[in-house]
Amino acid sequence: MGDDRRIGAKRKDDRIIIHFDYDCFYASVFEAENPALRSLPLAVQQKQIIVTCNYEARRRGLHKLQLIREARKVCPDVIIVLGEDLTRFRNASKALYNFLRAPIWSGKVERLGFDEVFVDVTDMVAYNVELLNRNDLQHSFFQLSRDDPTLGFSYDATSIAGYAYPSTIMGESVCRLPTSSESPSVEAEDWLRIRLILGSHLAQYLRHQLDEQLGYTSTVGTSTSKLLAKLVGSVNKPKGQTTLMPPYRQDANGLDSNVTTFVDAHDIGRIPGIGFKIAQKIRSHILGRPGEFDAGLIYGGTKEKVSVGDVRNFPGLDRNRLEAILGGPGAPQGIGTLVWGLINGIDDTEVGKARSVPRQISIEDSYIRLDTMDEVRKELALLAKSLVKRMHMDLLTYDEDDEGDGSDEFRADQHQPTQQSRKKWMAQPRILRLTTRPRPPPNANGTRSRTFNRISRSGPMPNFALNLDENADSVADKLVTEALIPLFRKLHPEKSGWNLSLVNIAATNMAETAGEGRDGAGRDIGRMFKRQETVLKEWRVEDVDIPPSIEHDNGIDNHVEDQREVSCETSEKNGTEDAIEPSQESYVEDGEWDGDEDQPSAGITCSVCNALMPEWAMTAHWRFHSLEG
DNA sequence: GTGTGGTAG
DNA sequence: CGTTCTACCACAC
Repeated sequence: MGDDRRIGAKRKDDRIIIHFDYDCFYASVFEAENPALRSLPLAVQQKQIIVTCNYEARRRGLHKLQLIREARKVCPDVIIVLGEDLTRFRNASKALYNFLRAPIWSGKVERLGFDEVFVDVTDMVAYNVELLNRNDLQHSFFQLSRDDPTLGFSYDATSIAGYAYPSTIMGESVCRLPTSSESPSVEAEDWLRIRLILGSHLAQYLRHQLDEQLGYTSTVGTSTSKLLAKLVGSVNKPKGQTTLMPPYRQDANGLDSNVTTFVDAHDIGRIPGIGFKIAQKIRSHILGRPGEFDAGLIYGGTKEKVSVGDVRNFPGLDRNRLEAILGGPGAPQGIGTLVWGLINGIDDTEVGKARSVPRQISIEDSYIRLDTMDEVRKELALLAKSLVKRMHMDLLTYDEDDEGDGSDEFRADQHQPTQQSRKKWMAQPRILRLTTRPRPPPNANGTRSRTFNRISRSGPMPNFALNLDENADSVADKLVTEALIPLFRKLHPEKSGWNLSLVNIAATNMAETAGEGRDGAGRDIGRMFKRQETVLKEWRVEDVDIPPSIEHDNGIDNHVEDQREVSCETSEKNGTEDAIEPSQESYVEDGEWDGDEDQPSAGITCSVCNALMPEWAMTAHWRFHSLEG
């Protein structure tokens, strides 16, 4: 109470949010295409650097954003694949997103970049809390559909799925529903605990579906906001899931909440929403050093660590002080309140509903040297061709005759312009923008050159760019001569003397055409789920006597990033990595489950036919029911 | 409506 | 830190 006053805002903990982060996504896309790569050190290259690599590669000392030369030296037998064309990643990301979206009632499923997804499952959890039998919580059934009570999975509502933060003490789990005999605040925390437990089981179900059906492992967090779900998810990486457990509020005796304890431990710059600039401003205020740069590479000497706790407890610091520190020209208003909220674990931002068309499409390339008009013309032509292609891929819809089968929506490669399908714009970009990043000019004296910045010019998107009867390549060429070159001259009036390190062209200001551009609000969840079922049939495990690939959430052997030596534990065989087919009968050879979860107890009983079976068989089993019934 | 800057992965 | 290739938002003009 007094605490709330100091914070200046209250946290609402009435939602359940799950955050998914696909493990080393780019590498996983290549692995899904070619499963033989799973057991080999694999790195994805863009230009001179490794943008990501799989965990086998990390085990051998590679890491993200490493120079290619360095990577080859550290690990000579690394397999390096080129990942500059993002098409396959974009398609895989969309397919995973659609797969995740199908069973989510609220439609609140938001992609962040290619490899992260937030889902709001508040309503699904609330519905299933009502279904709980308080006399037999251990044998609960989570309904994924309001209409079909057989669609769902069995779970134990007395314990969390995966990891908890803080780590659970054995036997401490709640084995009952709260009663009204408790104080209101205790009761509220107990209900929150139950809802988080259900959330964790739904998270686990979805995570296992992604792995078993599509061959992608992920790292997952469950809490009451996007901020907390995302932060807590990263506690157990990879292939782990973590739930931030109550108490979420400071108790009557002033004991800190788990939220505060958890968030306090993070470096200030690690909080989503607090980027480099804001973090630096806060750091210099806390450290008492006005706005100067960090000491930098003087080794041993960086005491520059400023944690969220340091900031939250700094004398005299509150949201108003923060507003004064962070505000100013260009800064969003209310930034102080916003950041102060984040520091206190408060994030009320909604999980956005799906957007059917992007706000903008941009293509860029970087260059070591680009200083002649001829080269610029050539590069603009390449970029323009890509842009036109992307506009067609992302903004066109194809009205085909066989509208009944919507299963294509779940395929990685959307519709191809087959035969005489009728093409139509879902949205039309109104603005064309050209952006360049000039290389810091060759400064005469010792003064250091200005920081690299992007500059841009924009103009109306020519009508011919949207003409579908014209050949795409010739459209692109016309775009160069009639629109991009003029924009370029506006940006760089001088005939020479410039040297560009980057060129970007973008189609923006999308005008959605009537009837299209649904945000998913018109979706029929039941129908979408049925569709997913249709697609799933292709991956269906034929023989339920063979376990599908089992997830390993062994927190001990997964933290390989910083290890120099490989322990026996680390190198042990892993069912997922051994998989020959990404989504079929891979299984642990000795039949032993080594994860902390998925322990098959004696078995579970089907709520429909009372058949007894191990838990891993249930997915296939209820699907069997849903297809028969 | 146009251009910049900051955020994110 | 920055290396890459994006996407979105908010502000100032």
